[in-house]
Amino acid sequence: MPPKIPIALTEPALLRIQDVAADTGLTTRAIRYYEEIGLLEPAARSDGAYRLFDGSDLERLRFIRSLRDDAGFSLAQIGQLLEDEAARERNRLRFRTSGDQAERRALIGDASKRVDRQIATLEAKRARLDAMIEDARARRRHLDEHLANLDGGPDPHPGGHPAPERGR
Amino acid sequence: MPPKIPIALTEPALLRIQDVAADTGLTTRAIRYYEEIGLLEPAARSDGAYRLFDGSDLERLRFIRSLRDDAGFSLAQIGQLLEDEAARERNRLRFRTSGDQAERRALIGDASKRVDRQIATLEAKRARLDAMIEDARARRRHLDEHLANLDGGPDPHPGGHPAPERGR
DNA sequence: GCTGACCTTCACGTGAACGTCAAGGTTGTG
DNA sequence: CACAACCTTGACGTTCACGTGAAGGTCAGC
Repeated sequence: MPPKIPIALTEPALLRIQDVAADTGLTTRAIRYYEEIGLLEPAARSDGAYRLFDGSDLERLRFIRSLRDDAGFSLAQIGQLLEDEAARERNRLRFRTSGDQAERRALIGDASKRVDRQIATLEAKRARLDAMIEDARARRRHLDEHLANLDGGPDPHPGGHPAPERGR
Repeated sequence: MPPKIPIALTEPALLRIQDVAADTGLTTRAIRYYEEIGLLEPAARSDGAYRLFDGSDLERLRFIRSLRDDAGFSLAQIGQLLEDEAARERNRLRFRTSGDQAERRALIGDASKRVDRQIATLEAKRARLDAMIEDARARRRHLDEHLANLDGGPDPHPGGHPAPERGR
């Protein structure tokens, strides 16, 4: 293998808003709106004030979309989950410029805590979903019991609930 | 045990909208709105046109609230999930009046299919949520690796999170 | 340096999901 | 039957999450 060019020199390949929209499945308007309400800050602006997005912006936008579409969070809730845009940005900067190992560890620890909170939030939602699924399964079992009842006892008296319903 | 009064004679105890609101955690306005957009039909009306709700209405409203708050569905999606209010009502009626076992079985079968579809929808959402959780866990692992890297390197300076935390 | 495709910032419009009066009818209790 | 507390149907207001122009600046290719 020939020696790689140092990472610091590979241009980050910044994207303009339309490409980002295509990549993330969001509309340009939505992306601008998310910036408006503080969900993200584009990595840079061109001389002509064009928004320029980098890889981490794409990640973040995809995450936002997931939270919105898959998890069904409101943008306000998503804002809570990502809450710390400013702090994150500050930290990334400090991380890059800091040679202090302890500080680097602390910054990563902060990031970990944020991710842990996100995981906890997501798992709470999953738990509620699971409870709903269990409820639905219970309804399903109830219907099956009714069916079994029909098959089992020929009830000459059709009125309301024919099932005595023993605890299984 | 003294013989119970037949269930058919126990008055269903219909509730007015405010009590329903208190019981379900919804507002009266929301409940009326749900009726407006066809998510439910109150069991009855009083002589003076007061809405009167029975137990199954409560169940349904609680289910709607769960779908909205816990699962994060839009009312339109919820409408799809419950879609068949009219059919359901028709079926319940036919069920009560039908002595035909085969027909009763068919009606219950329909209900089962609906519940199965609900379960499938919920599980799909759960799967997407799980994927997101896994993503978050991956991010978390990534951060831990960074930490481990720092620890591995020459570092006489403890700080932040000292625990590598093996998966238990 | 011109053109067309892309971008910018306002700014108003829209559908969903209700909130909030207003004007009047209903119900239960004294 | 009087009266407060509840209910009804409009109908307009509000917040969220964008959509949709309008008016103008920017960028890449010729």
